[in-house]
Amino acid sequence: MPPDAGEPSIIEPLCAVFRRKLRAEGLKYTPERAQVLATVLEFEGLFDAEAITASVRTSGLRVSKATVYRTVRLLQDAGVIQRVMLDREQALYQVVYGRAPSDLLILLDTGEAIQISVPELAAIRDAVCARHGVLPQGHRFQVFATRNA
Amino acid sequence: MPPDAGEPSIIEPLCAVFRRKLRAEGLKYTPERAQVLATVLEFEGLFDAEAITASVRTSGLRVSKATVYRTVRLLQDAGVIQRVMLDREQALYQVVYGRAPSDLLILLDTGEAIQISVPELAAIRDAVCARHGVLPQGHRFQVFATRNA
DNA sequence: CTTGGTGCAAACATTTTGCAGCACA
DNA sequence: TGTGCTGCAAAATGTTTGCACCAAG
Repeated sequence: MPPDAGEPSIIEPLCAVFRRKLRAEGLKYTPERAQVLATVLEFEGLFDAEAITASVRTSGLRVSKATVYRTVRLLQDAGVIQRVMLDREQALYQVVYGRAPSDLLILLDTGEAIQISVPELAAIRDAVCARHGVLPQGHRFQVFATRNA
Repeated sequence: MPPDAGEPSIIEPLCAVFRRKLRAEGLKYTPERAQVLATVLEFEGLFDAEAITASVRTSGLRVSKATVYRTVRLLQDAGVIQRVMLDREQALYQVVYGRAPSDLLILLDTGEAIQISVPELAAIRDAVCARHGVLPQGHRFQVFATRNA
């Protein structure tokens, strides 16, 4: 979650990150890609490809789903968003700006997914890797719960 | 594959669990279902629908993938196996007999997934749920790592 | 015997890819 | 001005479903 109430300003640094990545790969920064990035940054939690497409189109620009999927992959490569597979077979994504915790509390009755922060997990993850002699690259923690029973 | 030190006997209690579940729902215990169950119990880690189909067919019985998918759903409902979505879009499953820890160490370079046990997570999960006023139903912890860099 | 089960193939949903023209660097 | 980008539609996956026949209870 970005700090201040001036939400639009998150866009700038990430835009820079994305453009740098594109340039490094000899790729282009097109209006479609810019709009997908801007759109994606407005989502609070998890979102899927269709949500991106719909939201981008709301802003006047017409993008094809092909372009959305292609851009989503670029955004993943650039480290801007992360893919999260829940139990549906549809891919969901979340922005991983800065060092956002990718831990989730998933409410089984509503399907709602709340982003949570569990700092201890980093240490646990590192300990697990040390024990197995491998290098930690990341982790994912999902808690499943219900409101009622 | 089960070590011969008495492992094959896991089948019996689980078979009982499954049959009970089926009977409770007015469903039938067919050879196909029995063989899918038996096959699934021989996998050590994660497996997908295709692996089940192939393995069942090796044992002489010819099952369609439709039946495999239908049985897999039943096994999930019965609490015998659990679906695990990793980053591929194919569903993977694992047996959750007894109280197997569903925590995983995933090696990014090989794609290998090692089952690990992190007992502290249960407490962390419960604390998270308590803080959000919801009832814990389960959790999932995935550590991503590499062997090299 | 009755009800549910099976295989097959077609249907589905999501994501990927080939192609012809368009636009950014 | 050239390479990469776009939209479209077709292909590729992985999973589900409709149907006619078969078998468990």
